[in-house]
Amino acid sequence: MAVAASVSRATAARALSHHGYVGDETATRVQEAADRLGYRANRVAQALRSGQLPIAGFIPGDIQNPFFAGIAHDLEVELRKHGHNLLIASSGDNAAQERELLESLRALGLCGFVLTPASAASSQHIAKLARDGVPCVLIDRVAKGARCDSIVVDNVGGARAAVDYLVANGHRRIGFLRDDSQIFTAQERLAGYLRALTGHGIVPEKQLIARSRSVVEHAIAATTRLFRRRNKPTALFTVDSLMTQGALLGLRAMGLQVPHDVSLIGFDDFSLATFTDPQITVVAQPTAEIGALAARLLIERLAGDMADPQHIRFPTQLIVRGSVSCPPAR
Amino acid sequence: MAVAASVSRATAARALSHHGYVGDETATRVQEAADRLGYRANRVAQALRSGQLPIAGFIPGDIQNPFFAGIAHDLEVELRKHGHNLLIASSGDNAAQERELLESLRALGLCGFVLTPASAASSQHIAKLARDGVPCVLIDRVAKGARCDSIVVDNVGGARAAVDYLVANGHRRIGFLRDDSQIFTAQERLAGYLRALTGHGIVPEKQLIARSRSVVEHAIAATTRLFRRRNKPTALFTVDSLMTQGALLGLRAMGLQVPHDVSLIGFDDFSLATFTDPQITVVAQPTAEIGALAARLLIERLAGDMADPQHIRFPTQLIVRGSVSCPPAR
DNA sequence: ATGAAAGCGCTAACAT
DNA sequence: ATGTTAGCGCTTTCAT
Repeated sequence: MAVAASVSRATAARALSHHGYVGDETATRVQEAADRLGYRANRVAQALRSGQLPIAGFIPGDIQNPFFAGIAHDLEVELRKHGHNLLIASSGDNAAQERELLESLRALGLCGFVLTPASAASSQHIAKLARDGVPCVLIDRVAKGARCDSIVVDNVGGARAAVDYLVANGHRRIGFLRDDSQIFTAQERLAGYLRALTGHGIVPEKQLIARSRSVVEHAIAATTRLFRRRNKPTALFTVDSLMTQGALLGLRAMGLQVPHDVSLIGFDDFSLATFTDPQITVVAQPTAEIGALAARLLIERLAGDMADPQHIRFPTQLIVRGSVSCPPAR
Repeated sequence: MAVAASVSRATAARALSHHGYVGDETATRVQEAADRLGYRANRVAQALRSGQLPIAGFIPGDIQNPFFAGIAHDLEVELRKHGHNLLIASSGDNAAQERELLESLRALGLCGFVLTPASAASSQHIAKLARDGVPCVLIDRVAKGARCDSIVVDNVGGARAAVDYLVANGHRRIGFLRDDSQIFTAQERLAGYLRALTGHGIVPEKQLIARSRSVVEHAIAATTRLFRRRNKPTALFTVDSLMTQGALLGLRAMGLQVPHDVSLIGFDDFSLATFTDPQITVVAQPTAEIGALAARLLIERLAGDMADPQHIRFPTQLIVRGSVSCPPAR
């Protein structure tokens, strides 16, 4: 390539990267030669020199969850504008796998990460990442002790709003369907649920809280368990859209009608919610903003921004549809 | 690292990669030193030497489409077993963007690709990829002239089965909602639709075929246009799940009931289909097999398999639920 | 304004 | 069985 333009490799590199002094005429000559030959700098070689591949890593719990798929898309679009690509590796909400993934991807020289920590507690690996100066933004969940940017939503407030609304409709036995993991959001949402109940003078009951993996099939089983008991809840609050789906299916299988027999509110809006009859009342998150903002934060860090980590918390919004009514008379 | 084990860098490399002769004792010494120091080989440097990053590229139309998100997940799992990672870049079903993406990712040294060609016709870039010996498997759609493996489903047969079923239920004015692009699947599904109609002695009408981008909002508009005409169809066949969603929403907005006013069948099963009332009859694809198989084919190619390209076509299956009934009396 | 040379971290060929 | 050396393709001093 350099020889085609009859200049040294050094000059060619300067011309193409617009760095340092290059004569105008030389610059155009190099440019033309490059175009003619369809030359593209080997990014791996560049990465070896610079220590950084132009690839960011996204480590969500599960790319099949539409919430994460949407964010992945937005990240990708935004990063691409700045010449970066996106590598996606799902952790399955498993902290050990997350750590392993992170380690192997660091050896790959990725320039930064966007991740959804699988566990609020065991997050030394993330703290270390940040300590080593690898740009890293946490979304949806935070990790204790990691000095990095984070973007979350008001989980406590969202859960409270849901429970308040159920109580206002006369419910006092409100079930809570949460996922089984150490996930930060589930903990916060549980806190909001408990606080709201207490605020209304209702004593939380352990038997009304069901756990399952965040997988539709498991959520169905958990729902069934919850509603098989004699003193069943009159309403149910689910912590994410996969669990909401499971609950819907579980209730249907038991012949329980929403909202006639059971009222339902889910955390996280999802397309399915408006296709059911009745439509599902949900606590919505600003999904469209999270991915783009995360990308922007990451890009600023990549550009060398060393300011203190930013911790952003978006509000949530209760979207009232038709899945809540007054509890059935006894 | 090498010095910590007091061996040469070469020996260390041999010990860790289990290549060439290394004394047993030396091997363990190196291994220990590596563990102790938390040493991980720089994969970028390895890539520079070998010319290949251990990363495969997945270029779907849109990662937000659950069909592709599911495949992405399966690809990832399968590739990880063999030490490879997955980079995802959506083409937006735009052939130009796909070409650009492919070019920039090749410069990145990705070891292979799984892609869903945006256009059946303009696929020189894919043909070139294959010619240059880059392993590449096409899924969901094929690309003319590209010598690479492909995995598709029986689109013609699936569309026929849907139309046959509608005709068997007494429909003769059957609308077709397709996407606007050059996508191979839409063309095949259209062919199946037309052939089935002709087979039943029904003359296809151009006015019954609506086009829109494969985006819910656009599909709503297209549906509305189709059903505003005086002589509206009594049934509708949609070409993918996003269009099916759009159709559902469009019909609902017009106050048309499924299946009372309009019967509906969609291509591609999706979770929403069982949550609507009535549930939607669909042509299902073996989604769980496609990703895993694609990964396996890619891995074989990476291992040096030079055999002729394999072209695999999976059958589809009509899943009858409740969205089809006899056409309303005139 | 341009060229020469060194080196990023690794491994395969060759030498011992 | 192990060490030495060269070179993957690039960029960036440093010299001219």
